[in-house]
Amino acid sequence: MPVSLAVPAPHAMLPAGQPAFDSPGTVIRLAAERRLYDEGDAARSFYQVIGGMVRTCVFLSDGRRQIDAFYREGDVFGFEADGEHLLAAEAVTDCTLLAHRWRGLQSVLGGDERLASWFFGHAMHGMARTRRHGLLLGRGSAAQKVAAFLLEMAERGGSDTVVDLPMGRQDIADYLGLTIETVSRTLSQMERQGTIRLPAARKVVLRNSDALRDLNA
Amino acid sequence: MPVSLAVPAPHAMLPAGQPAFDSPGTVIRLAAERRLYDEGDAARSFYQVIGGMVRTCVFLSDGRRQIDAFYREGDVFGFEADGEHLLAAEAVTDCTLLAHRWRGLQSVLGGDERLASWFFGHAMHGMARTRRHGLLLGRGSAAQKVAAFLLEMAERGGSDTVVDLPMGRQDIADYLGLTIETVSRTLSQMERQGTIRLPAARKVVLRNSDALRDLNA
DNA sequence: CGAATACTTGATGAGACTCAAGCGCCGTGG
DNA sequence: CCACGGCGCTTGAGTCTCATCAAGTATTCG
Repeated sequence: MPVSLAVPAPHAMLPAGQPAFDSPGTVIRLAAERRLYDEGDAARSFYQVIGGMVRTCVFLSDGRRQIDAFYREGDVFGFEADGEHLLAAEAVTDCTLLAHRWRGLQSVLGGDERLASWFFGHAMHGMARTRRHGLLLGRGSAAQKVAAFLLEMAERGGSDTVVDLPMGRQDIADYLGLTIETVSRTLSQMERQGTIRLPAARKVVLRNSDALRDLNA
Repeated sequence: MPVSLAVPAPHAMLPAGQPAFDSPGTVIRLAAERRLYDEGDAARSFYQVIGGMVRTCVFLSDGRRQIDAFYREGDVFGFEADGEHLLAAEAVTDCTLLAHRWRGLQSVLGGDERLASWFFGHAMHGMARTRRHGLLLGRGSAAQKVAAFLLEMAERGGSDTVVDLPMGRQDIADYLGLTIETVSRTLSQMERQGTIRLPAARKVVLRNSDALRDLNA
């Protein structure tokens, strides 16, 4: 089953397009691997991705990292109900963001109904996405996880067959709950089986996407 | 890390108490193991648990089942943004529910602001809960999963040390992404180590809850 | 060109799943 | 009251997958 990797773009939530915020927002540039905010930080703003890729993640006591989601152009992330970010946000690549001040739930719900609907839709879809991701994490084999990941990246990318991976193997591993070695081995095995081609480490060509889909039944 | 097993009770979301719905709701009785609604059903209502326990789950193509959450007295479940239930809901035990008609997002957002806030809060907290659960599913060992499960059941139950499990081993396994054998073995091992006692299959006494907490660091 | 970084590949072992018995509790019926 | 089944739970043995440890290769960048 498909795993949605990111909250849908704003226009997916409201046919009429993105609602007008009271301010146009602040443009932020963030270099690759830099942190935008940390787990537990006050949620003063939320963000739209203009370019590049962002990941949200939690850090475990044993030093490992679990990536919750990848966000790319058009995606929105970082608004919280209770004024505190529950996940850290970091730049996967150099990226450009648009920051909007977040005044809390009350201001949104008391104001424009379309704005409220936009936020609510994001919250609900984010929940569905997180649930799918959790399901994949708990139940899938390594091959199933990698296949689902590739299909989702393909779906969100420009081409149906050529997938560009902006993130490294460690990011993929932390997203799927695997090790980099297992990710690498699984990709190599898929190439050996002719399911994919790997012209470069971060470029994948899907030769038989049905085979990938069949893995998750 | 603790795993929240259910959306908080309504009064946890709004200090002023549960908002008044336009209708008092319909009482529903459901026998153990009966299904309330299926995945994909139209989301005509949402529900409050009056007594007993409900589980929400998805069914995988290979016949396995993943339980998303257990809901008990006071919990609310079953409202969706897009008019369709994304998870099936089933009775774990005989239970009594209160059904409220769900007219979709617009009706909520256009009306009482407190009601909208109540729903939004539920959505956000549900997302946080699901995220924690997914994290546990992806990264924990069997012992970590079982320990987190027991601690959460204890926290939501009446006593700090005596935990009643309304659900069977299969339910626990499907919730934690394990097999019943592994759940059983893990519980037995914890008893051998003196961490817990098992006076009956569905009753657990926590003898050293700190040891359980330490497992998840 | 060299060094650092990222990725791949191999060997080994631990942990969980699978298959298969073996309890134990509880309700039913004799 | 006890014998009998049925069902849920536990336990055991073997297997498989993935994590770990350890090199080895490729790519990027100064």
